[in-house]
Amino acid sequence: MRRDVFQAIADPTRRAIIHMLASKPMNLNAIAEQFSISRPAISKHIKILAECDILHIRQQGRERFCTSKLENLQPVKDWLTQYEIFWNQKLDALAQHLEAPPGNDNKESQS
Amino acid sequence: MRRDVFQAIADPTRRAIIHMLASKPMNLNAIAEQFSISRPAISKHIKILAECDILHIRQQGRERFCTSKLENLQPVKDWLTQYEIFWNQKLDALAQHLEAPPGNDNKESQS
DNA sequence: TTATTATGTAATCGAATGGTTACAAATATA
DNA sequence: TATATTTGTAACCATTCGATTACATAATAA
Repeated sequence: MRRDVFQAIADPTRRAIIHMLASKPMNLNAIAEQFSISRPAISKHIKILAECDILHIRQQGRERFCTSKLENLQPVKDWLTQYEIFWNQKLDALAQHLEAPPGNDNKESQS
Repeated sequence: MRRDVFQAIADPTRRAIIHMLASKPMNLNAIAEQFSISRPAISKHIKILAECDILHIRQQGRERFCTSKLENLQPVKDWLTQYEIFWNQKLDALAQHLEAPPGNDNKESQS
């Protein structure tokens, strides 16, 4: 099962969860209340985000407080940054930097 | 069918295609040759990227030349930017900016 | 005209995704 | 202790995803 930050943020519900946790930690039920889908569904999304280390879970009694670790969105930022210069029209300067063998922009396989 | 930039870049093959096209336009067969998967599979990926306007297809005779439109990765950059301040430790200044109703960080529905 | 080339698309398939309900377990409260 | 609360997880389901093979079509080349 592929599990990476790009896949994690692909789902709009997960992005909404990230958004909620950006400002304050919340426990799972508090998060789930904000959505129309079921608590187990939210639980799964939380699990995926935790596996990608985008959020941290602190167990406190029977509650689990989720805190976002937004700095782990860095791979996405890095990925974008390498192309940013292109959409700023400065095409030629970095062209040879991207002449590297294709498919090497990440560590995953191609299929 | 959900079709947005976040979903488009979630697939590693599509990211590799984006990478290849960043430096130079290529036609579909030339792209497909760089991968071990079949041409129709690449064709579908290209279609998805085109639907998200991440690449532009120029028909020239029987060939279709693909050019990346990296500037349309902007929604991802924007999404990241709103959180960037958080992973730079400046948490409180922007906290109230994110007190907006959750799930409003994008135009998609939550399920 | 007859290949050959470049590409799209339909049909199909297995696996992954995103959701559900039902239940179990651990902690807190009455 | 009995009950309520918070959560995880198993079983299941429909849909989507990413891939395949087979075929069709349009443009170029021989």
